[in-house]
Amino acid sequence: MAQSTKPRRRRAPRGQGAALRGAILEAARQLLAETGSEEAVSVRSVAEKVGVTTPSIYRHFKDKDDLMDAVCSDVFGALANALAKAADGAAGPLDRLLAQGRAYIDFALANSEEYRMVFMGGCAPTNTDDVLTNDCFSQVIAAVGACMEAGIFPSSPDGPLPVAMRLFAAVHGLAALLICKPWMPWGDVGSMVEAMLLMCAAGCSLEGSLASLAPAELAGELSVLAGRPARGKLPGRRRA
Amino acid sequence: MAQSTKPRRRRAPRGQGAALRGAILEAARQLLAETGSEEAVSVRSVAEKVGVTTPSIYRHFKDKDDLMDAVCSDVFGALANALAKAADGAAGPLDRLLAQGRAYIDFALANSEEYRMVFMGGCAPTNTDDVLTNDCFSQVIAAVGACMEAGIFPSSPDGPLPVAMRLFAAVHGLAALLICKPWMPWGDVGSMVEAMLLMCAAGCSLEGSLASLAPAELAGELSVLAGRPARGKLPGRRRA
DNA sequence: CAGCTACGTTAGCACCGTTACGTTAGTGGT
DNA sequence: ACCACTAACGTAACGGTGCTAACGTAGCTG
Repeated sequence: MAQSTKPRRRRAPRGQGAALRGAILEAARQLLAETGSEEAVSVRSVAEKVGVTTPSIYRHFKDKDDLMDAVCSDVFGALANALAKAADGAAGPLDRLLAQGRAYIDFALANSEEYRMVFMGGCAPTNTDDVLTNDCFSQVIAAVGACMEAGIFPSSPDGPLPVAMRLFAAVHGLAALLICKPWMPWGDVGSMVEAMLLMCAAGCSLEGSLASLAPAELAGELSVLAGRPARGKLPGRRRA
Repeated sequence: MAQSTKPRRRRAPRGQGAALRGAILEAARQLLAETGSEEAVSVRSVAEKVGVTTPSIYRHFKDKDDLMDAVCSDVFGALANALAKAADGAAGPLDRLLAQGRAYIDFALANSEEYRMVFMGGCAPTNTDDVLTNDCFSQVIAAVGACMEAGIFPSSPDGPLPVAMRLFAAVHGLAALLICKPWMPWGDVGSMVEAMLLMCAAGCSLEGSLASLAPAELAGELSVLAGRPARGKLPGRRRA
């Protein structure tokens, strides 16, 4: 593959060496959107798109993972904004949490390849993970905490974090499968998302009181909740 | 890298050409367990482990993806057995579903790299996906259906499939994050799994009756369920 | 024994991420 | 005005990857 056209990028002035860094990031982001896969975007391809030779990339990024992590950090900064914006237009704590859930899945589907890299890639924590925990998850934890204070979710001695982790896991699972297994029978995606969020919210309200039940009693209790009395018991549920 | 030792594999007899296929699969599986990542196991490395030159692999597998898909198919066949075995020791439909959930996550954590390849890899359906839908998901759908017939979950005109998809998504989300983000604050994994399953089960029992509520009423209804009356309403919930 | 074919090899392409080292150009010191 | 210095980038190349066309060779069948 002869690189016939060589509109070499002009050398940056003395102090502005980091200008190239921004151009590299933008090129990598574009290539990722075009090819739709991390493996398909090579260091060589982003170098050519910028108009620079390949090794120049390594002056601004430690390696390819570092580059990709940088584009993901940028992209996931937008998630923090999306979550905050969704929370703004909400009426109460629960609406806020549900709106965040919808915004999260919307974001994941709109930036599927970045989402895949961050949440389905390697195991080692990256810079993007810092952005996530500090700017994104903190909002979800706060929303869960507000639901607890409002009595919508039962308060827990462990605080809102474990509940938030479960909600996050469930929502992530749906987003991840919608990305990786889009051909599965999801039906209408919007309805599925809504049902999922409802299921999670209802489950959060109940799991505290159900956890102390004997396994044998669980099915009966759920039958009551399902609206069909299993063994004659009608509404009676309460646990101090 | 000089391949100093060359204990060449003896040529297979006339009809037994497929014998090498099994050896390749076994070698690939071992290398995957040793290296712990798909990228780290190369076609060359499995060829050397078997005692054969690289191009010989391509006589039995179309390409590397085909090879990896084959080892995943084998591994996920064991998931079908694990799910069935978990269902056997269950007392009722709900216990069966919960046991399947635990077995699923156990399997995912025990075969994390194969799980990652199957559920976080490319988008195109593979042979492994057939194994999954036919041998694994069918069991979950059946368990959900049994819960519906027993009145533990409300029956839906859409059948058990949408509910099963939601449960699957939630459980997958937890498994996937436990694999990809093990450093997150999960606490005790067993407890987290149990709480997650409980949350999902409770949510499934309720989401049908909650779906028809106005958003404004939802928070109040959940407050009642949480055990703390929000606006004085005590137990009264029912919908035809 | 001849020949055919399944089985495997030799040699090599195109590409990848990455590194050691040479080159250019702007800047500050004297 | 000159010169050393260094930031910014290029040249060349190494080892590795997935993959393939062309070639041999062992073993069964006539």
